[in-house]
Amino acid sequence: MATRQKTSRKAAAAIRRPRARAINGAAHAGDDIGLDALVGHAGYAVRRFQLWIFQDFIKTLATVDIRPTQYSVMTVIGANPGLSQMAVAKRLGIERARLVHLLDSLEERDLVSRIPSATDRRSHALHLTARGKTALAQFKRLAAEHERHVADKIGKDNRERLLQILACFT
Amino acid sequence: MATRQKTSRKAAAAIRRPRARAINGAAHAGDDIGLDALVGHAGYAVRRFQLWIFQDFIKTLATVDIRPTQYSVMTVIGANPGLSQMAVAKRLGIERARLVHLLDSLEERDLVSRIPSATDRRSHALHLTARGKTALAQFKRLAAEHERHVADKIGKDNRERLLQILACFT
DNA sequence: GAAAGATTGTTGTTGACGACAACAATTGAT
DNA sequence: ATCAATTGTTGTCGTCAACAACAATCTTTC
Repeated sequence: MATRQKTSRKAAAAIRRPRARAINGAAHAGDDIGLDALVGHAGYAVRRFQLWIFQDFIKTLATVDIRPTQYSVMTVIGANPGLSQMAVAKRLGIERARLVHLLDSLEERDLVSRIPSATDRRSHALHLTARGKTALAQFKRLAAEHERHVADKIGKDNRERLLQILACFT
Repeated sequence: MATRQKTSRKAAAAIRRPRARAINGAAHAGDDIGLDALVGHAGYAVRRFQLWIFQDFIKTLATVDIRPTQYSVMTVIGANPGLSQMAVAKRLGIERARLVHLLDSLEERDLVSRIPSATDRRSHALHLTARGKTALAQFKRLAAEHERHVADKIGKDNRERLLQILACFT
């Protein structure tokens, strides 16, 4: 049953129907579906949580069209002007190849500028533009609003605890 | 500075070099790069953590070639035989379109089988094969080993707290 | 019981993202 | 002067989420 064409479902149904009832288990009508070992796995919970948190971030900052990764890049550059692309990539744990496209889009929107380094002609010194600085201030306000959504979802003190537990990854 | 060709870096360096020194900030030699507002964002910490945890899961289960999503699908099917693809997708929060390819690969490996539903000829009743059941038992042992890695990384009680905080997402 | 609307599995596309490999330009070490 | 390492860039590959369309089928409604 590797590949299935347009007519495969009908054919399979006709062939295997007689056996189906004996094999099928309970109907599982509603939401009584157990997760078994999955509930004890941190990775599963974290995946679901990250999905929720990123969607809320994107929605909350939809008016300014900024995604989480773009926000992290601008924040780090704003706090450390003159960083090289390599330094930003290493600090944020993203590939330097990926940062190229991120900076391309941010530079097109006049939020970030690549300035040739004075000491190393291979590297670029990254800076926020004037427009980027005022924009980042607004992004931070919206991001703070998103963070309040997180606190509303999991509880204010739970959020604090979470940040403390995961501090070793930042 | 939207597009850059092969020669753009050299040209830009030559043109802008005189201004560079005055504009560049401190050199940021080592690892004293601040994250500014990023440290207060749960999403950033969660993203870094999920990256780490998924990589460890993949590495720990590399010998059996099972990824986190595949493991979650097999676990849910194993605990609830006869589920439809729609039910599995909804329970795990993945798109039913995505589940198609996931099940295709698992079916090719003879771990899962799609059996035509007796009551609804549109849907498939999902079951583990005999081979899939014994394989899942081994996957669970390896996943438990991965979970111990998590506990080693963030602490045993911190892991418990994390699972408790994020329980509302599972 | 026939028409209309909803559901299920499937296919396809799009875009963000991580990983990897190659390359030119440049730097630093020998 | 030469050789290895670094930096930015380009490209490809595979995973993943989101969305749209479609045929087959079920359910509702008249």
